[in-house]
Amino acid sequence: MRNEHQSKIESFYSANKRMPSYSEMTKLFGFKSKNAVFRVVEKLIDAGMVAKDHLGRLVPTQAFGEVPMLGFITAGLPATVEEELLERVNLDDMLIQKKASTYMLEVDGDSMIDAHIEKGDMVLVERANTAKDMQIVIAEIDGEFTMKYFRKEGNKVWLEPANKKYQPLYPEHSLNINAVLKAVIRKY
Amino acid sequence: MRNEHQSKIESFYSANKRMPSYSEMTKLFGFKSKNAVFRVVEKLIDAGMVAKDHLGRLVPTQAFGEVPMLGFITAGLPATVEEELLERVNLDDMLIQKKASTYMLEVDGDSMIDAHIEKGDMVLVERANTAKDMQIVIAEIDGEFTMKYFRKEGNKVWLEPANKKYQPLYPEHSLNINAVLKAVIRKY
DNA sequence: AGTATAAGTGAACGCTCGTTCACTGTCAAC
DNA sequence: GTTGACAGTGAACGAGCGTTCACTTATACT
Repeated sequence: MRNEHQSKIESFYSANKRMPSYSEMTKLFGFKSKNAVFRVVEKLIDAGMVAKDHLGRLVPTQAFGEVPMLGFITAGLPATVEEELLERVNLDDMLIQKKASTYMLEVDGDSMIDAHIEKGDMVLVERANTAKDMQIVIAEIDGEFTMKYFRKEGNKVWLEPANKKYQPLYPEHSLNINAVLKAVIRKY
Repeated sequence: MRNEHQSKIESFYSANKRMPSYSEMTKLFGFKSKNAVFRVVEKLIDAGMVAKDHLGRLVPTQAFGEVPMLGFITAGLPATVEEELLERVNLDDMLIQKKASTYMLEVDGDSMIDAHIEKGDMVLVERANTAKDMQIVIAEIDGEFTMKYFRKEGNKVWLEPANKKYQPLYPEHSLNINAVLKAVIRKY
């Protein structure tokens, strides 16, 4: 098998969050000698499936945390999809820029439904105390927290839902931005 | 500083996808002796910010690939959010079960808009050749690819959009499932 | 049968790892 | 001023690392 070894390393990596040593790989692959592993790894390196850093240690490359990005799918009328590998993306790197100030919340309620954010969705937000007009924010208005469009015209600020059922919220005392929306994640 | 060291290790980790060795940390922290690092790491371990595996090597723990999950945000009427740390989630582990058969596509078109999937969204799908009624799938119908609800009643199968503008698609010759939808990701 | 190629074993190498120890400097408490 | 805790230095250790070498076994080609 070509990448049977590769996938064993991958599962070790996602279980242990680090690469296995050569002696660990002897057990992984069922070899009795580190040299056998050494030769296997050499081929994996040639195939670009794994890499080594400046001093001998294995480091994960493409296809470890990364997922292939195959192009576009037309959700309208059917069309031939270009199913060729465009690139690979790491979900973490793609979604998280400032790790220290990023957190997640689960959405309850339906006031952002016209922005296609529904109950049960997970939102990835980044702490901030300012936002631009029309950004979606987590904000504290008169002491209570909510997720809405942030609106700003001149020196007037208010919050606006994405649902005609609800009214815009004008702060009586305070409107403090807590975080701005960076991504929405919905699991099926 | 309490976790100035911690965050230096974190940035090393996200840049190199592995933990630094003690000698690398001397450079990272500006020490001249490995022993100084050793003592710092000891404290980080006590604080639960980092861990060691069965034989001395550092392994990433909480707060490396993980993002804090702070609870619910009400998108309807404002409410006090419980801003306490409920748990930490790793995006990769949360979204990807079978890594080898998972890939991503960018959505074009608006036929799934009533399922709150819009143009520009990224969909994470898992290769499969069967699906249950009402699952969202990537399918090939009469030679062309599209994303729709998969419908099955008795031995009749067809595809259904989530947009009243479009009609259900009944296969003339073939309907092959390519993948089933696992997650939707929208970046802002 | 004979030989070349590939794949695995087992022992050895030097090097870096994590850890330990004895020592030096700094600051605060008494 | 002495003492004690704390933080950093520098040298040393045994262990495990990645790598190399010589040897064996199996498969395939003449």
